[in-house]
Amino acid sequence: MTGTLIPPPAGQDGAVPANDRQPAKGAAAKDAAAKGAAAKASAPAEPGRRGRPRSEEADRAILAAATELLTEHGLAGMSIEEVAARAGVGKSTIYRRWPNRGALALDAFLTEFSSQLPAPDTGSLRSDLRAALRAWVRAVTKTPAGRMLAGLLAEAQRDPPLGNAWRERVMEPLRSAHRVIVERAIERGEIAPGTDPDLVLDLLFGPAYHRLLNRHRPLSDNFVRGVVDLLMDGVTPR
Amino acid sequence: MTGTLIPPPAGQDGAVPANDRQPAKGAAAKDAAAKGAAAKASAPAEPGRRGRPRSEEADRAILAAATELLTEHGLAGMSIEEVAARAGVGKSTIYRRWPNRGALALDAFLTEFSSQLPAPDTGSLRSDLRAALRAWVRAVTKTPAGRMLAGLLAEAQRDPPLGNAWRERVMEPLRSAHRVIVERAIERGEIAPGTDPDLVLDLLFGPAYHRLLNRHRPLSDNFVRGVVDLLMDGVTPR
Amino acid sequence: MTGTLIPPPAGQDGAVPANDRQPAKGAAAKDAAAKGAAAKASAPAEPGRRGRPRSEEADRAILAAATELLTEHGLAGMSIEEVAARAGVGKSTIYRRWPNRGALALDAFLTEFSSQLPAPDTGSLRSDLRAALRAWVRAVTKTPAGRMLAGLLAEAQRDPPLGNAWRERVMEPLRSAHRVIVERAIERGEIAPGTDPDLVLDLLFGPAYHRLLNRHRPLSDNFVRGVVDLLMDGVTPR
Amino acid sequence: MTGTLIPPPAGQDGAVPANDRQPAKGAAAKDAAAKGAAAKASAPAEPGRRGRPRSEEADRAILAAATELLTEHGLAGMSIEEVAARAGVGKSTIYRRWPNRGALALDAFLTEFSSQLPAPDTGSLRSDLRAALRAWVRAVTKTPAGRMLAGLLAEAQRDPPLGNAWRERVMEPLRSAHRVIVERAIERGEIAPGTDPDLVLDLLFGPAYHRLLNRHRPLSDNFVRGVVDLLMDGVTPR
DNA sequence: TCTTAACCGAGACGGTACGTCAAGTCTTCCT
DNA sequence: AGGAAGACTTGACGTACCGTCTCGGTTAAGA
Repeated sequence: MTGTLIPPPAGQDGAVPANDRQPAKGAAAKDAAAKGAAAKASAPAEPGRRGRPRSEEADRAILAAATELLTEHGLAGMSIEEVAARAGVGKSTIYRRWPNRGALALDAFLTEFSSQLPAPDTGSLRSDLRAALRAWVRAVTKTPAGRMLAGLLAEAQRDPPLGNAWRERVMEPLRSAHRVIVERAIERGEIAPGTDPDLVLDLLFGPAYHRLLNRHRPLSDNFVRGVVDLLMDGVTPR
Repeated sequence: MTGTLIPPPAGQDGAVPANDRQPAKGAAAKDAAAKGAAAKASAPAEPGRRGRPRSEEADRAILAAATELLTEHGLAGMSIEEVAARAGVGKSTIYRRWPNRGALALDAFLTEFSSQLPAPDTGSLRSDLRAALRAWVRAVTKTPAGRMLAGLLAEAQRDPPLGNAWRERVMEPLRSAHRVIVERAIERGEIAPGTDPDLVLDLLFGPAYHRLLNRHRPLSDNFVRGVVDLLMDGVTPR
Repeated sequence: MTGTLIPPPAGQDGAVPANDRQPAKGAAAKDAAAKGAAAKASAPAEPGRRGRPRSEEADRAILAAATELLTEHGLAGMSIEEVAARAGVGKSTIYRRWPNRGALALDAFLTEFSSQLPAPDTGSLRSDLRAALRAWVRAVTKTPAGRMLAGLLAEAQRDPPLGNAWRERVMEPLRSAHRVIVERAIERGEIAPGTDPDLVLDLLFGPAYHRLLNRHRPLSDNFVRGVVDLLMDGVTPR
Repeated sequence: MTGTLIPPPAGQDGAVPANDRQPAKGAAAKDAAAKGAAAKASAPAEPGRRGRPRSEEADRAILAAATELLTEHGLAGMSIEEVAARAGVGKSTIYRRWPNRGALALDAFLTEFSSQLPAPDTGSLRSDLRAALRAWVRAVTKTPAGRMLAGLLAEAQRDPPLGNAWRERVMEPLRSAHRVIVERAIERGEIAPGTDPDLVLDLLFGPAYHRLLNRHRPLSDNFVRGVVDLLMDGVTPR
């Protein structure tokens, strides 16, 4: 299956533009800011909305330009100024939709990354883990998502609201989807009932993030197999 | 134990100021830049050193100010301008020593982080791993090193020369020091001879970096124990 | 009389801000730079002007601050940084309007100096010359214009585009206005038809600039009379 | 004849290095500074001078480099740093001899300009004036002295001590030398006894400086003749 | 012959200002 | 009322020189 990774920010358009209809101002908005598309009118018609509707064309152009720049030069090279120029859009059109660089980058990333990550159900823990990790590795090595992820995780270190958004909109959904793999294994009696699924997931994905960010070793297929086997059996010979 | 983590950038002066004696100019220098004190006269006396010597006082003041700012506001808040002001030093005095923010931050981090990480030798793999991971967790949670590490790893994503320096001056020395733990266990026959030490280290530290950067779960003592036990025995009940 | 000394940089707005609407970039712009407001849309309405218009308030504040500093500390003391601070304006707001210090100083000078210099028409060459020189002397000794002029002429020596701008926007208009004095005298038959008006002007103003810059003697009323009489009658007794 | 224009700063070495033996310090020295070589021991042996004597080779190299740079890029481009580099000399070697850029430039100029200007004595005022002006024009148009003079006069506007030095060491000697031309003419009864020599000199050289600095017209031979004739006879036909 | 004082080159020092860039906000006219 | 444009303030960047200050090393004169 293909559980859409991210809880779509509300209604119709799959996670993407954080169309926050945000008259947010000043410092107060700052923290709520990077949250992105948390709330959105669920009604498709959106009744009492006056004035010129937002251009979906602009949405697309902005996200495309952002993804492009993010991939080419990393998040550092994705200046709002350049995004606006490439998208043929005014800067305020961007700021009307996203509160800051980070939020835009996050949405661009999600657009690319979402729904690439199945939560497989093969019947055995070992192959479920292998499939999950392999899918992640493929996504970050074969698509622009890898560079974007690294840059975004970096930015999240310095931008607390973005950090929150990252956890809520990327990490948590992703972990929830994966957690069921472990829970199913417990239900099946494959592993001990007391096993902490979070810990298992950390040992599964932690090494992968580690190699992605530090580049000390490649994210090869061998790596995937090695991690899963070690995690299943431990280093101690049995 | 106590192996100074970082190969001191040349001979005598303990890892710290990347006193590269760098008349580096132009594009060629750009990449070699963040390398830090890779090369240095091997002669211990450094005979023909002309001109006024660099002030060690300034070295200290700069690194102290950098560490302070790095801890307070993260790497983003560590502007060279502010470092200079706090250290009571001209900007050029900083740029004479380090080619850019990242390189300075890296040295400030190493000053703080070095020699905090012993490579323990208790006789058993399990307790060696536990000690190593616990030391790391302690360093990043109880000292400024944690925030510095996160910020630096972030910056390394966008600044390739800094990335190289990070790998060469932080990751590699650290991993080398830890690799011997696994190798000793193999020698002792505690674990299978074919075991890949790098993979073991990734499963040991990967989860820790993962939690440090994503903050999805705390870096508790329980975590340390859990990781090591899982790594030793695997999830599959035996 | 009263002919506004300087050809107003385009049409409506009296010589002052070199609102070059300059998206000038790169080396090519370098020379055209200090020209000031040479070209400007000739249409009075300037129909398709998009984006936020430049703040006239900022124009005024910048020129006022520049004039102030120029007068207080000479051109050397007029740093862009300080002008920006005094005018309560960002540096880029200045650089958007003027390409460099010199150009700004030139405009500040013109704002002060313009329309202070009538081209008198009294009916006799001697008294016309006397009036013209006296007006100049008064302007440079009684107003800030003197210090500004000296500093600007100095800067023009080292900054070729500024030199060009100086000639085009200050010297030529001024000389043209004064040349008619001599031409009228020729028409009246007061002096020989072959007389070179430029030479006459050089003998009239040259000594004045000389004293302004070298300060070897004062720019007194006696001086004015002396120069004019000598120029009219020569040293040889008749 | 060839009256050495400048009162040689003391003894043996023709105006050149301002060997001020200056342990000058602090603000008090500031004004006396640019004065250059005012005092110097007249005794050739200089008895009680201990320590290594100053290198005359350095003197020469510095002045040569300064002249070169002054000519090439104007005074703005003559940075002490570059002079030191070209002369193969330490910066302090320069600062030991001259208190600042201006003073060095002044000496470099004098080295070039001195003794180029005869104070002719042909027996007639008209031809004396013509010879004097022609010599000046030749010096500033055919040798580097012109660019140096302009740059120096410029710098003197912003650097008061340099301004003083300029007047004392360049203008006054030059004017004194020329004043005798006028005084001789008065003695000869060629012109009226009440004639102010300074005014005459201003009308002679003022136009020349004017054209040198403003470049509005060339400093041609015609110009020389025109100025002298106008000065002799006036504009009014007789 | 040995001090000792002043020089020498090199180059680091604390500063100031430069001109550039991008951030996020504000203001205009147009659709 | 949204959109494109382009102004605005702010703040840091990395560079270039300033004039001063050490360094280790000459180079004489005086003891």
